[in-house]
Amino acid sequence: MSTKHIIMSMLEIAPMTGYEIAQNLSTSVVPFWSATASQIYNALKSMKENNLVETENSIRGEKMNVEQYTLTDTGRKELDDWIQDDIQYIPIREPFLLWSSYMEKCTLEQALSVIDKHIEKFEKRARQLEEATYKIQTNEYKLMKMRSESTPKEKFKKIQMARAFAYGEIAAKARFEVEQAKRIRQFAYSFFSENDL
Amino acid sequence: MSTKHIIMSMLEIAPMTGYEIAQNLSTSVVPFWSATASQIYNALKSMKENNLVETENSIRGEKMNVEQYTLTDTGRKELDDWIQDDIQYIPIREPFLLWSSYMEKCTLEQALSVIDKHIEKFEKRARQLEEATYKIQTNEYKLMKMRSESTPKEKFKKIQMARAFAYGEIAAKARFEVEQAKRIRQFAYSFFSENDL
DNA sequence: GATCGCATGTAAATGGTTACATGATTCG
DNA sequence: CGAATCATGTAACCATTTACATGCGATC
Repeated sequence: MSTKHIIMSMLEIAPMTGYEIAQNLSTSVVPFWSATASQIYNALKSMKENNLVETENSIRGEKMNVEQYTLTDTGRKELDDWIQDDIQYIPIREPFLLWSSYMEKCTLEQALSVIDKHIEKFEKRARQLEEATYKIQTNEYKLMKMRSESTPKEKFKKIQMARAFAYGEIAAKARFEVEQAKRIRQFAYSFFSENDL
Repeated sequence: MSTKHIIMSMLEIAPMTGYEIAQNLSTSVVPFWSATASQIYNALKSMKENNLVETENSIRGEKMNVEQYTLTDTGRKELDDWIQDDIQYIPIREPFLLWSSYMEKCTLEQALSVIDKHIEKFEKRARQLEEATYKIQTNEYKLMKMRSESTPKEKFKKIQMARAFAYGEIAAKARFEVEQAKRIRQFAYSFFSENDL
């Protein structure tokens, strides 16, 4: 399970609250793994029990309680070990291609509606990721800027290289998804025009 | 959740036992959704409670009990409705690219080991899918042959077209994964040679 | 003072994995 | 007769989703 590890990788950058982790995972583009807020709070709870993170309570404003989470040495080690382990692949789940393989069950209009929503979704994702890749390279990206403050210059450069490359590749994957959906769109036209109309 | 729907789509072809469904999902290439045997038996149980499938008990050999599952009309309708619904996307999970973005945490040797395993895995998948695509077109593919026996000729041709196209596209996706991993392999070399050696 | 965003959680239900358990049939 | 494969399931656990619940802080 990588939800814990992606949380650890956030806390490696800087101590954060659960809310900030959730924000960085949803609104900023951290595009390799998603998690909901309640999932994060639950994970943090169990990580605290396993001594992977520590909390520090502080007050924001008058009386608003804020829990700040810090990665422990155990947590840091766990994170390093995880990178050196074999990758745990997840079960194959291709909802869009699964749908497309049953195209004979719907009409052209229904098909185009589904396909166009798909294109829009991944077009947007691709654009965001391409922008994020650029921002990492030019050091405008929020999380990378935070990291640059807590990391020696030489090491930071390496991290920046690795991240920028990975973001470029995940952007390429989103692009592929868009191109694929466009091919499927073309196919739908020929599929429904043959002897149906 | 699509696990139930992929089971229904199997039963649409022909009545089957839980074991046969599991086999068709794992050994034959049904590459859009995966499920374990126990997941399938559990799903079938709840589908029976919801009247989506019916069972018929029979004896194989001397005393071996076999449960054969058949899709009910309710189940058939549920399957058709599902295709016409919006796609339920699953959470983003990119374990390989996630790993690659933390490349600075390992050595070149470790990186190559992970990358080469990835390439092998998806190379194999791509080859299988390319072969399956061909077999669907030439009507050598087991599940399609079964279907051709229970479906009117015109309708079968349409189904064959849709499946062959979708299989071709999922093969293309596996190919993309291989090409991407090769780029990451290249990157790893340059990443670790720069001022490290 | 109302609304929106910050902040933290719990509870119930569902979905999925891993391990266990059992027994029959087929084929070499 | 032993091994592989056919066949069906349960139990415990873990992961995830959805819905609920609460209250502070900033700003208009």
